[in-house]
Amino acid sequence: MVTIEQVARQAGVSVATVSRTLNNSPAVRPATARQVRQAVETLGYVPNQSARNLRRNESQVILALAPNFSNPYYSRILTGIGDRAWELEYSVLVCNTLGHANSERRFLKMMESHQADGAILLGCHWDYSWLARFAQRSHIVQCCEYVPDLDCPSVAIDNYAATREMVAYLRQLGHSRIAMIGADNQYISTRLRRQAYLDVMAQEALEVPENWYRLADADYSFASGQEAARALLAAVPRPTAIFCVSDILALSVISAAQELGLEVPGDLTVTGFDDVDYTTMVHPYLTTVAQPCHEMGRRSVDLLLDGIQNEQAALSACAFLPHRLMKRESAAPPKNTI
Amino acid sequence: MVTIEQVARQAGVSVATVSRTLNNSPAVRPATARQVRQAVETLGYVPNQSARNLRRNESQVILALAPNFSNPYYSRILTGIGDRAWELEYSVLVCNTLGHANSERRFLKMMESHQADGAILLGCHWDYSWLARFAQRSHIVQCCEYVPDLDCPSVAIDNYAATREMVAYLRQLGHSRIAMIGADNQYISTRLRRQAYLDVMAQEALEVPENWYRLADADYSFASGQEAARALLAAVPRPTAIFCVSDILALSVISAAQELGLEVPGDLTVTGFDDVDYTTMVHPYLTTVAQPCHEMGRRSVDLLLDGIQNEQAALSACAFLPHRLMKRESAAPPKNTI
DNA sequence: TTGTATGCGTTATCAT
DNA sequence: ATGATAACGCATACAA
Repeated sequence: MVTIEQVARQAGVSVATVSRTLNNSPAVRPATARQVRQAVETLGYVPNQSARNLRRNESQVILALAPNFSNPYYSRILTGIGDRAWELEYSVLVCNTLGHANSERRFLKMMESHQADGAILLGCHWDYSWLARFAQRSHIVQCCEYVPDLDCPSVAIDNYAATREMVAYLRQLGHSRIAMIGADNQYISTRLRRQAYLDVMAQEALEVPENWYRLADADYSFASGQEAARALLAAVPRPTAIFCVSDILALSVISAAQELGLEVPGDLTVTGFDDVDYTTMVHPYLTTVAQPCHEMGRRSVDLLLDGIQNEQAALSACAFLPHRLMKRESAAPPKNTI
Repeated sequence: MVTIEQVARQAGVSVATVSRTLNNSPAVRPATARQVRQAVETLGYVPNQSARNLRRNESQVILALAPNFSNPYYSRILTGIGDRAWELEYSVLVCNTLGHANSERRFLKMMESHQADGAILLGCHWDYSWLARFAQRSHIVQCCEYVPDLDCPSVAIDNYAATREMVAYLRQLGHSRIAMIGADNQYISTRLRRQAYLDVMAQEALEVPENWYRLADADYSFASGQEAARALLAAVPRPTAIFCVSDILALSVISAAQELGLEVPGDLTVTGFDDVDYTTMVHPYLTTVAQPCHEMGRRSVDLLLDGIQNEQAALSACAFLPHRLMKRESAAPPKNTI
């Protein structure tokens, strides 16, 4: 292994000068710098990051905690995070938390051992009060989901507004029997979407029978969505539209409906959320809400590094990014507006 | 920040004893160890990994380079890598290479700067001769894809055998007009599948018209698959079965077929590769080859750490993991066996 | 079994 | 503009 000392000897200067050159200090004569770079080149010197990290007390690494890698929604955000980090010369430690809080805590502790300078959390449950402890001494940014009233920046779309738009759109198509499939998790997004749905229904004076709200499991799995859908489609009277909190769930509803001989959107309107790739792979193409995933990832990195680099950065800058209602094939006016 | 020295003072011992205790040295009296742990507890001491890494000349980090995060196939392997690394107390730096060799090289250089102890490469092109240079001085394991004749362990299924099985199965169903959709990339898997297909066709003395081989783009994108499928379905005579090198491509073929009013598998048999989640989300469920992705990820980690920890570990242990032919709905006997 | 002391490769302070 | 040198926090060789 070649060290800074050998480079110094080769270039005929001191280690200090080599260090300064490598860190682009303006206080080094161009001619000297050239000699140093020459020596670096010939020796094939690569600075030891561990040593630099120890000395500078930083790691140039950020954590990205995701509940899983299988949901393309997270994949796209992680891609955005990676892209931006690459540009800013940071490395991203992508961690799979499986949605377990203790797993998240173990990863977050990497900041205390100086293995990471900050963290982006993708799947915070809204009741993670323990997060406050970490947020106080470590640099954290919440993405997609967040804990309300926490002194910690966050990036997300306005889930409440987006859902209102979607339900209003269904209403506008002529639907009055609108059901909903949520998920059995503690995400703030799930809560906000549920509330927005209820508010529009109340405002429109539409009935919301108890059994028109079904829960898929925490990860929005296809199988759990099918189950929820079957229960929903057995209800009397049957809803004419089903608002789902995820695209996978919407696909599972369509699948369940087809098994019952129902056509989408002819007999049933179905809508999703997120606009992942496969919303346009199979007909009917899915009507859904598009989230700027890639941009959300990038923005999270910016917010995080702002906090790391600026002493007095905003403690809790909440960035709401714009969503988009994607009107496609799976939503249409109901056949019989009884 | 609390250091090992403060812990030593608090426990009334030397830093050496604290260090030994923390590293579970048997040479420390249990009673002393208890005192030390007590001090660690009360002070809330967390070892500084940067310092430890510098001293031990390691990082406890491994790289995982993937061409993208959006393909669920890679996601599952990455999950396996993360799981196994977690068990062995290593951190995984997941890197998105976008399939660019220079991006891969930049990430691999992190090993030279001691930011990582080894790397798992998921998307090596078979002509990456430059990889030999890295493989010589760094610890590398190739997963899924690999460069032939490279002194570097690899983990994969037997793509040649798996493809032979699939094509033989189609033959057995009664198909003789079997076409193929490959991909415009330099993966060894793509080559092996192509060769296996050709070998079976030759062996069965079946005709293989030039225009029965179409290429999707490097990432197996849905749109490129549709395009390839449309071209293929316009051929005269039309194939009765299409073997695709990826599940997404198979879905795109089904979509293109349906647009032409063709039913799958009634009018056309379609098969995929990988067995990702959505092969059973929409009917017809896909006949495909299942790969043990999760296990492949885990195995890669084991192989890598073996190389890192054992001086004389096998230089090029090639592990072939078992695949499985998943017979489902998208393949059936041809209607008219002309 | 425990303590002392040295060095890992850098960066940064203080001289010059 | 450059050099000598002291940290950074930890692990370990050697001494006791």
